[in-house]
Amino acid sequence: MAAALSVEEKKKRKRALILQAAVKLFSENGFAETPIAAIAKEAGVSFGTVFTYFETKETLFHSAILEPLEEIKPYFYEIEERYSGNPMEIISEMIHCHVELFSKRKDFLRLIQQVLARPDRYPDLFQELDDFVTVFIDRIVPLIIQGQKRGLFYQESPPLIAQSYLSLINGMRLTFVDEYTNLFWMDMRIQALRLFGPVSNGEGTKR
Amino acid sequence: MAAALSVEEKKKRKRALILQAAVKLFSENGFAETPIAAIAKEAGVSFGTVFTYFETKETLFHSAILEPLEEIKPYFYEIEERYSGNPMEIISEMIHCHVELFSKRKDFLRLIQQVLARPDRYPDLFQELDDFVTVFIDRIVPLIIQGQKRGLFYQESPPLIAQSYLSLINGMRLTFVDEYTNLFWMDMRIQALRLFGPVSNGEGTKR
Amino acid sequence: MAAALSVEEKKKRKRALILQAAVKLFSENGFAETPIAAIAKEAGVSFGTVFTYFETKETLFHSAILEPLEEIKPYFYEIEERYSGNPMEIISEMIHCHVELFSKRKDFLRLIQQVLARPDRYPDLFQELDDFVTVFIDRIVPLIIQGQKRGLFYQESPPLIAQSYLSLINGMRLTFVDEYTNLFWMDMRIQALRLFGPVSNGEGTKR
Amino acid sequence: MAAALSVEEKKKRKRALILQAAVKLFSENGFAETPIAAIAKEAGVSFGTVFTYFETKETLFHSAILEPLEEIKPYFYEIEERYSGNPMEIISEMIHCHVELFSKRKDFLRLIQQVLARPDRYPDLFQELDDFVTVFIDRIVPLIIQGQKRGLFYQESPPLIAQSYLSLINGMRLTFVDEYTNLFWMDMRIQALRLFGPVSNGEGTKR
DNA sequence: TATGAATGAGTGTTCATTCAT
DNA sequence: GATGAATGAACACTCATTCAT
Repeated sequence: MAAALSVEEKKKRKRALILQAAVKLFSENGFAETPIAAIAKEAGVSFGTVFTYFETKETLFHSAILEPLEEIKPYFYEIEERYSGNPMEIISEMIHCHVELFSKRKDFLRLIQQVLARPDRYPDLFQELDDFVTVFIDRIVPLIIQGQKRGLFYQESPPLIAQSYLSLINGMRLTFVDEYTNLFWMDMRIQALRLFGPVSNGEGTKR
Repeated sequence: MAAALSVEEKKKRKRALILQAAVKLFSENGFAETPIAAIAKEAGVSFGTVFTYFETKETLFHSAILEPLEEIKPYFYEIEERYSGNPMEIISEMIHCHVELFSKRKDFLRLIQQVLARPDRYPDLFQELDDFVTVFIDRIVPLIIQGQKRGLFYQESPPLIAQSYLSLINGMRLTFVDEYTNLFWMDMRIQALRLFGPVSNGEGTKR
Repeated sequence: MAAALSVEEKKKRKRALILQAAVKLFSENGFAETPIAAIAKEAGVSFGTVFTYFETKETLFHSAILEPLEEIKPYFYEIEERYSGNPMEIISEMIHCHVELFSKRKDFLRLIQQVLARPDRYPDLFQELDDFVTVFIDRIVPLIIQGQKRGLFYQESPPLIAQSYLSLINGMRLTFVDEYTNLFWMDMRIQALRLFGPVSNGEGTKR
Repeated sequence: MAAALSVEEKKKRKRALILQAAVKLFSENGFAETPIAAIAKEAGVSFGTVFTYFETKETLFHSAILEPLEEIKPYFYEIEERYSGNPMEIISEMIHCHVELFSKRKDFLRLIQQVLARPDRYPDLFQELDDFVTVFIDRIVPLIIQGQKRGLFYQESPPLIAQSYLSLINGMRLTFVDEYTNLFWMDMRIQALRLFGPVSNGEGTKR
């Protein structure tokens, strides 16, 4: 009874295949060292087809960054909607979620790092990521202030706390490439939590 | 009294010029998007001369990574020799020194990140950096244990603490590209310190 | 009363639209630098439709040359049928007609020139144009001879006179691209006439 | 005793070889349909070498037009310096010289025609050619006026006469591609002369 | 018949490496 | 040792043609 895929759906699927291949290969080999031909091969489409869906290699790179970025935004933007409990618990849940996200999206993280490492090369993309950081900070600062008022968090500048957190999770993917045992990531979460406030024993791991 | 430079010294100087240009341009443009011709121009030497000093582009990249790495190794390896006080004070001084180092060697840091982001592309270099991390951890773990015994540091796995620290300083350069006011970096140091143990008010900033 | 167009007529109309677009774009951009897609767009039909009416790009180019050529043939072939008076008057009328034709069919002329400029590239089309020239000469030579007998034309080889005339009108379109005021073309006609025989004052402009 | 060619001379020679090949192939095949590889082959140099001497294909095309144009300029600009006699004789000599030039530079002429046929595609080159025409007219107009005063030339607008002449010689190369017997060109010269003024029998052929 | 997605051959350009001077 | 011309492999992008719908 499975209805035949509509033409429109087939096209979407093909586009997604190419984008997926692009994310994989760009992240592994970098923008400049990834030939379009390799992406086509990985996606199982012909060379020319890539250009049917993406005007230029640059466009494809942009899409490979921005579309997954959209997907992860909710996990950074909708903090109080998504996570529950007192501020410390909310942050703890958030970290849990982010670490899981990042441990699973190795390839996408690497793409991000390529852009961050060369702002002049990718000004538009860099701007997008910068905006992403700005919005995240805007959203999390009230929560940090709330936690500070309750004596749960350090009396540090809230944006600084937020940025140190971003630095840590960003740097994690760089430093530990393949050795992510569950245990490792779980413990890392405690360290992340410590950038916000004092952690009583075992607190970071309760979920 | 300034004697004319010996031939040997002239050669060293030329080599250094090229290497310096390579660090600058590789870090700005990446390996693949930096033509040897651009490096020659930046260094003020002729195109062919680059190949007199470095067999291939790859070799030049290796040297651009490894030679500065040697220079910064002491600041990571000779912890107890360099820094003084109780474990917390030692770590605090070390962080101070590292942050200063990293805030000054923007270009070199970016090179490192390029290698870390693509272990399969640069296996030898990645290995070197991995060894660097391993040695740093080996050197700092006893100090952390000591601090834990004295109740200054968290009872967390010492290598984990070390790695979280590395992640943070690595990620810092990625996240905040140009906005490093002194204040910012100073405050960041407190956050770094919080990965090791509880920080009494103002502790991270006393030097 | 206007009956709906028959299917047959619709097809003809579509074919004509494509051909018209082809003449325009081929003449502006040359054969090689005109994509079929551009022709489709200009004609307001879909890309694939072009291939429904013309087997290949080459075929379309042939048609874009040959079909308008058929249209102008009468003005070159049916000299004595079309124009009246003594030989000088006939030639004068003919020139008038040709110049008007050429000043209006800028695009078609350019197509012709593309073929003439590259006989080896377009052997078939070149042959057609060469035949056209041959027939024109065959048709006009008797008239020239007649004019020579009457002392109206120079005692030059009649084919040479004919060819010099063709050269002049062909070259005109090349040399003066946009500046064809009526006056200019009118005066040019006198110069054309002078290739045939002496022109009394104002003779070329009397119609 | 033939001294070895200096490096500088060798380079000039190689550049000339490439340019010559470019003129030949561009004129035969058009800009778009001439691959650089073909030019390299024709010139007997490697593919990459072409780019050592000419930055882009477009540049090479420009040079292929403009450098020969410089060579022929004197024959159009230095009219009274180069040719002697009364105005009619000067023009006659000039025509002789131009026809000879054009009959020998078939390839270059075709290049010119490519540019004239597509002013929008080659605006810079077209401008150059337009300037060339303008200067030629400026130079020849006084001579025409002089001839008119002496009753040798028609009382036609001098620039018009000049332009009709240019049209004729331009069109000649288009119309008669390969059939230039000496006789043909010689007779054509008389026809050209007739655009200026009445020609007494055999006048055009006396040199 | 009309459409436009799929294909892959073709080509301008870049650039690391070699090597003659 | 220093130079920069010569080389050709590699790659992004275009586009005529095919063909499934």
